[in-house]
Amino acid sequence: MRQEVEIIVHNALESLKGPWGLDSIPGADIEVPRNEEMGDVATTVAMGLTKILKKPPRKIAEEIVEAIQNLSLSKVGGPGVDIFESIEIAGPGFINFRFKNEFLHKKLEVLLTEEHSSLRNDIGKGRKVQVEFVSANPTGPLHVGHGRGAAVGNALCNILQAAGFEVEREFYINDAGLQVKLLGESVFARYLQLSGIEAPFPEDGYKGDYIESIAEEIIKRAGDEYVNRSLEDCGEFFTDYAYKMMLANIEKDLKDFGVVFDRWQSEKELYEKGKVQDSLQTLRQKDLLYEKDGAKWFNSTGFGDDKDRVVVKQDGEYTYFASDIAYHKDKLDRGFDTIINIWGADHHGYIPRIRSALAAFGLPKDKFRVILIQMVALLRNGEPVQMSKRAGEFVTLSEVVDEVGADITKFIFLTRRADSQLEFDIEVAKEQSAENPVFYVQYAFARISSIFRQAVEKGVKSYESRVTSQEKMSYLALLTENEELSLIKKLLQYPMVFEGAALSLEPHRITYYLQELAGMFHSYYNRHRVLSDDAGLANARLSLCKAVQIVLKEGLNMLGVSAPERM
RNA sequence: GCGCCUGUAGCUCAGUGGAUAGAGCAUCGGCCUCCGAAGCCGAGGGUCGGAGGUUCGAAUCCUCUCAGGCGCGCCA
Repeated sequence: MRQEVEIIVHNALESLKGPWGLDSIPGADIEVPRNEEMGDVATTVAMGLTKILKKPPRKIAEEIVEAIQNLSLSKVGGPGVDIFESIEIAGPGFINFRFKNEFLHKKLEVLLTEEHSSLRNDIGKGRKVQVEFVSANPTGPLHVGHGRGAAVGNALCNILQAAGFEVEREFYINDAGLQVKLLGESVFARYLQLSGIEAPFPEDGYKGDYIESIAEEIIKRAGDEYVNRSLEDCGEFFTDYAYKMMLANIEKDLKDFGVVFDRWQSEKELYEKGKVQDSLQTLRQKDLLYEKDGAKWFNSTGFGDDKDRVVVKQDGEYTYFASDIAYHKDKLDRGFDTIINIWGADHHGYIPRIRSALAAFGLPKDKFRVILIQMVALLRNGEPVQMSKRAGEFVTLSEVVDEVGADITKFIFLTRRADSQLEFDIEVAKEQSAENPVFYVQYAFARISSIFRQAVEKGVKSYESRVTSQEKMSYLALLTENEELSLIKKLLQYPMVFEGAALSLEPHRITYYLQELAGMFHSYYNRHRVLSDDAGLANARLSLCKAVQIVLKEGLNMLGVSAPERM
């Protein structure tokens, strides 16, 4: 829908380039007017040209409209003005286009024939994008905050894939640092305690019940084999055993949530393969590493960071940042064109140094993008659910998924912009009512499924029967009610919404669109009978319903939410 | 002290420099002898935190300011 207008406006501007004495013409942004009465699509290009041409915007708009009309006479190819019912100039200088019904029907027919492929595009052109998300420390179960990151990352990957990118979903495992060591120590202490030995629990150790479960598991497998051993002696075993168990648990929780990763990158492996050393060596060769106060520093200020950052401490140990440099260099070495990191908002201070590292290895600035996920405030009946990580008390993702359901949880996470705080009320989410936007959308889909079941029972001639495009057009032409035309236009807007979501990395745009589309469908359904006594009309309306279903399903797929035929 | 994010209807939130700022919930009033009422129709509700500025035009961009959240380690 937009494409046709874009081409026409572009051609018109091209023809005006000479008369206007311009070397180049601006890209014409095509938007959907706020009110439907204004038109189906509009462009503000005339207003944007006022400064350059030093003419009033409405005058420029007139010239553009005139050029569009002349364009059709000269037949330059491509879509012609005959797709428009009207072209009007309005307000300060908007050019509003209104399509002929015939054009809308034709586009609907294309949607019905090509289905999902007509809704996608190829802005990615096969370029490789790497999306790293969740990357929770394997020291405990995932909590709801991780779930939000998982939902957003997953949806984003789905969208980018549909937009023609080659996407890799990766989980980075922090299995090399002090945290996993502390996890091992915590489990060791519990192991000893469960074996009847008085053992001190490490300060700041992990206190959740799951620590005990892991200890029990070890007792089950190894009995008292480690009771008389020291921490130095078997700490590594406990660390390894514990974090691998946690990792398996995390992977299962994610899978239950409907999120599957392509790759799990171990931090430890980066050290073992010498990649940390290598990456620092590369920086040294670029003269971006120096020694000061007995430590080694990376010159990140050279790339816009506030201050330089230590990569090797005085005691010779690497900092966390050192392995992160190696990790991000590895991403580049694997040939990704764009690197997307989804982080908790509390990590925002980390962005400049990673950006610096990537820039040092030659990645253009705009090829590194970070999505910050804000905290989730968990409520129950309006009351905040107290969570204390110190005491090991927090609501896990799996608990919420078990209680509320994966579809609802994901959808709610995707009804907000990633970087705005979100309230998640478990009781409200559980209610199968209008409070719950996911039902509203799914209900529209299920309702249409139900209509199709009715249609089969009543023996209405199937819309799917093999008919030529011509025949299809002849009954689609019966869709002339206002609600029907509005619905078709809304369907045709999907690709614009989708593209916006892909370019801005904002899955929530699709969530909002789906709610609007579902709303228009419900409204239509209440006003007009789909299974009309008039067979042709019934067929046309079934086709419209089918198209709504295709778009609903496409959108829900992007969000990773199911589209049930019954509910 | 410095940096980042947020501030829009009673509540939760959309809103990529454009037209009269929207949705859901909540409140009030209607709609099932007919395809799923998890639905529909209607009503009320706004100093877009505040003040300047940029321009044809600002919720959106800039500066200042107020409020809330987060981050500022040779921690991870």
